[in-house]
Amino acid sequence: MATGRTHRPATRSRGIPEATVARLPLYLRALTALSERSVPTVSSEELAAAAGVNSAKLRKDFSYLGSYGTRGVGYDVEYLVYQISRELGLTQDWPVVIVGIGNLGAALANYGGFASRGFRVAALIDADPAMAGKPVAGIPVQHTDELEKIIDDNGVSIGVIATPAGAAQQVCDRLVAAGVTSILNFAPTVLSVPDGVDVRKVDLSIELQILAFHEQRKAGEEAAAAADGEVPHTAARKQPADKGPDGDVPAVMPA
Amino acid sequence: MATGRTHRPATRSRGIPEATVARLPLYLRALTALSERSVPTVSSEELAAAAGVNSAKLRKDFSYLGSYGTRGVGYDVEYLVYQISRELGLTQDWPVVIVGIGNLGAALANYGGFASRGFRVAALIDADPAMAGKPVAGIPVQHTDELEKIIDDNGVSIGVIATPAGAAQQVCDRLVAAGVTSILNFAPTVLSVPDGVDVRKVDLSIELQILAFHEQRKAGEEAAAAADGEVPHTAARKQPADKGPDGDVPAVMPA
DNA sequence: CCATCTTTGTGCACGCGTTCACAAAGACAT
DNA sequence: ATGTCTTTGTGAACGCGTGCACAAAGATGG
Repeated sequence: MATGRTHRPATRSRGIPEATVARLPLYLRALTALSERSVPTVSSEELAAAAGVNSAKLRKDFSYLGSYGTRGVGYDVEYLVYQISRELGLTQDWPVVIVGIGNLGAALANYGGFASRGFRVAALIDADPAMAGKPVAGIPVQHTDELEKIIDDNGVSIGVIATPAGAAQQVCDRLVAAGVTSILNFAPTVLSVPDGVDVRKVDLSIELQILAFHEQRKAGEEAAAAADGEVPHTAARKQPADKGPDGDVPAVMPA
Repeated sequence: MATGRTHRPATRSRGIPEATVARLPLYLRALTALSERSVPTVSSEELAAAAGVNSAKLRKDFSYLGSYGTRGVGYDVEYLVYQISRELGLTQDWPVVIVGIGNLGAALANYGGFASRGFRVAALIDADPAMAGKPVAGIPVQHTDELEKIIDDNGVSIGVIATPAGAAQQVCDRLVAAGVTSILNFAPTVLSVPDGVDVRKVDLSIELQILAFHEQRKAGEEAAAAADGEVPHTAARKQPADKGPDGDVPAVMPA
């Protein structure tokens, strides 16, 4: 529909780099903690440590927002909290719907991190008629039939999908058709959406698999180090169900 | 103490680029779906579409694993499933502990995506004595006191933290001390871990904030497009004190 | 066996993100 | 006012990831 501006041409000339945007919430969290402790100012070094990033990176990130620091002193905590909040759009109210109230959906509904920022759970939606009316996190669950009406009545533009994988695309299509333009997807599926709609994906299984890869690599290096004339460390656990990376399990060879 | 920078020495050795590793689970999922439909071979174009990536990127990713394709034909689905599984370390058994059995922890325990890959929930751990013994997802919850023993008895090297933010670092320290070397963190905190320990973070609030940023940007452009016949060059930047999306508290100016 | 057609594997160029290193800018003491 | 000291803001270099475009490789048909 709209001109191509999904994620490809992200860094527009006056735009903030995508990588920086992804870190702003991190800084905001660290700053909020400082604010609650009534710390008036903070240096890039201190704040970077609190946010778990490099100080040079932090300064460059902030430089995209403007010159909000004072040389020789640092950054005014309250002022920076406000500037980042505004930049992220958190000074306004964002009604959000959560679709799929299973274990995960319920956890999301109960998650306090939403309300503390500008997000407000406008409605919980589930396809199971037995769930309808049942309160979760103090909000009554509504049936999927009401989806379009809910989106429209509340002016919802952000939707969270926590349904099984099989239902995700269909739910996504309905959300988009009803006017939602940003989707946070927890279902393990690739969603296809029209241009102009943003999708972010959170996949628990994928994260674990990435960890497993590194874990295996660590075990391999450890084994290599041990074979290098070194006594196996006591903590060297790991069921050696198969060999190293060159495991000889044949599996199915292609013809 | 290495804060978040646990990935620096990665991609060395015979390394697969980190970006590629992050996509392998995606390919694996698409391939598994094809396998269940008994599709024998698949081209890079088809598979890329199913995984939601560019076909050139997919081919380059696979080239790091080896030459597993057949020119003019494509890739053997079963063979590729095995190769990627092996590369990710999913051919072995990964016992996992989940610490913090609140809403989210319970959702994770019930999540089927774990068991389907090589992951096995070895134990659920919670600090609340009232939870002890209570079964969640068919697994009895154990008290935090047992943490070290559980890790050791089961040879656990991957831990999932789903506790409140305040308890996360302490739990993390105990996990690491007990021998865990990979951590998936759902608590909204920056964990500091020693070198050699991998941490991946999943933060629901941050994802929403990133969406909000783009949503605000879209709204701004939309407004600018609507007022296309007016002031030429004012809409490019954020409206600082005008009728912008916020237009509220001016906040404190730094001295 | 040769010609043609399909699809892989990759060399290359480009752009984004990260990091270094330092000049500019302001605070503060004298 | 002036010098010193601290910390920001940024120019520049570098490395990684991405996408293009094409040659190499194998299948397939005559």
